[in-house]
This record gives sequence, structure tokens and C-alpha cells, in this order.
Amino acid sequence: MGTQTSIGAAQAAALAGSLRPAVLRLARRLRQMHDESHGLSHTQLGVLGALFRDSPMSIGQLAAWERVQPPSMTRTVTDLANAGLVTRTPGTADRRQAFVTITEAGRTILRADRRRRDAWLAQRLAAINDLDSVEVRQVIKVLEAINR
Amino acid sequence: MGTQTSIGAAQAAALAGSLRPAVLRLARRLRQMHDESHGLSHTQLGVLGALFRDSPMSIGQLAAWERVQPPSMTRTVTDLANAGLVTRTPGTADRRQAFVTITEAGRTILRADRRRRDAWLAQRLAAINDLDSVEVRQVIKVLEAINR
DNA sequence: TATTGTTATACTCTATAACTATA
DNA sequence: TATAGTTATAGAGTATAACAATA
Repeated sequence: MGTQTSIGAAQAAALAGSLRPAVLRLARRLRQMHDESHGLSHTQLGVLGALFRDSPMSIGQLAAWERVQPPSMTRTVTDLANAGLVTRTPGTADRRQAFVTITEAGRTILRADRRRRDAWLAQRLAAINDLDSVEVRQVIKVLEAINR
Repeated sequence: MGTQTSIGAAQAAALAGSLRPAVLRLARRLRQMHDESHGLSHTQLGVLGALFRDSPMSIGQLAAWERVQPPSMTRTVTDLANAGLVTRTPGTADRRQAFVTITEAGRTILRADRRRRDAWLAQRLAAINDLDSVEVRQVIKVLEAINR
């Protein structure tokens, strides 16, 4: 698997033109699969996801991660806190900072939402003929390499 | 390339859990690469892209493609028309319909935006060691199969 | 003074409801 | 009556500007 050289610049440009719309379209579908029942926006889910991986995080860290401005993150976190999905605690060393931690209720909701989106994608994967798991792993490997 | 059977449900579920975040993260990066200078929103670019592939399209067709409601598409098209990037012409057979066509100015702007985003992705692709073009084509093939 | 976060306010994008004009 | 699109209006979500608390 790919023991040769890297691909050339011209080839890369041509392939990018095909890869980009395929990724964007699939992402749009995945976004739309998000569970309406819990009433969480995409950004709120993104923040929960970040906190699931790494809690606590400050408002500023979360804003940088989601690429929104601090006032927007203040509001997002306030909404999540009102819903009981995160808690806000002032920093000890630097008391200007506000650290946000995901609650068990937040973890539960996030897991459910992920399960739902995974189910849709899994059903798609299983429905494709002439596709083996080695190929899918290959796809994941390439996408993760691009993301780095 | 995938001459065996389809993958099983359990395998598909496990793979989906890895594939989903990889796709969403890459899509976020690609979205943020969009050129701010022309002042077009993501939906406006999506409409231009659809019309680039297939002009003319009716308001209803465009709304279904972008998965927004017709009133939203009316406004998006109005903005694009005011910017001179599309033209709106009434249908001949059914005069209720409004058909939208991309202009040459629209094509020019879209090409520039795509070039910019492709350049970023192409640079990423070219930078990955031990990756050949066959593998990237494989990735595109799988993503397009999922999208269908 | 600089930084972290918040409050106040406005703008963009999208949605629903009601309407116009065709069919 | 039904359909394609529009207009009117409201609701998210985000941004900038000004401010408070802390460093």
C-alpha cells in the first residue's frame, strides 16, 4: 500500500478537484443526520465533542478550537450549562479564566448523537457492493493524513 | 480492488466511527479556506457550483439540492443576481417557474474559489509520503459511493 | 497596560406563514 | 384546487464594540 513515491503536484491538483466536493457533500449529509430531539446546534455538539476528548477547557481554548469569537463561545457555553451538559468553574491560578467541563449528562447525549450518525454512515458503507474493510481503512488512513 | 463481498454490519459500524470525524474535520478545514474577498457565503458558492455543473436550474431544484427551503433560495438567488453572477428567466412551458443560469462572471469567481481550495488540498496530498495516486482515486471512489 | 471573559447590540442566514400568479 | 415562487416576519447563530475583573 503506497510503497512508491509521493504523488506529483500536477496529479495532486487534479485529484484535489475531485476529492474536495466528495468530502464536502458527505460532510453535509452527516451534519444533517444530527439528532433534532435534544435541540443542540452543530456548534454546541462540537463543543461537547471537544470537551469529551479533553476536559476541562477554557472559553478561549474552546473559541479557538471551534473557530468562533469569544463572545459567541460565552453564549454557547451558557446555553450548554443551562441545559446541564457542562459546568463552568473559575480558574484557580488565573481567576479571569473560566474552565468548562462536560457533565455525565453531556457525555450521554453526545454518545447517543454519535451513535445515530454512525448508524447512517455504517448502513451506507454496508450497502456498497464490492467494498471490503481494507479499502475503508485505507480511506480513513488517507483522510487522517490530510488532516494532520 | 474490492472484488470480495460487501463488509459486514459490525465492521461497518466500527469503521463509521473512525470515518465520520475524519470527514467532518477535513470538511471544516476546506470550508474555512473559502475566499473571503468576493464576499460570497457558503450557500451562495454551493448554488454557483450547482449551476456551473448544470444550468439552468429552477429555484425549487436549487432549494432541494442545497437542502434549504424555497424562500431562502429566492433570497440567495436574488443576491447572486444583484451581484451579476446569475440571471433569472421565467420558464416558457410553465411560467410559474424561475430558471437560474450562471453568468461568465459567476464562472470566473467560482473557478478562482475552487483553485484556492484545491491548492490547499493538493498541497496536503502532495505532502503525504508513501501515497500514490491510485490510493487517492480509491478514496474518491469510496466517498462517491457513500454519497449516492 | 494587557488579557480573559462578559454584556450590549447588530447583522446574516434560514425558517414558517401568508400571498400572488400560474396551472 | 394544487403548485412555483415571492414577500413579510421571526428566530438562530455569529460578529464587533464597549466594559469588568484580574494579571
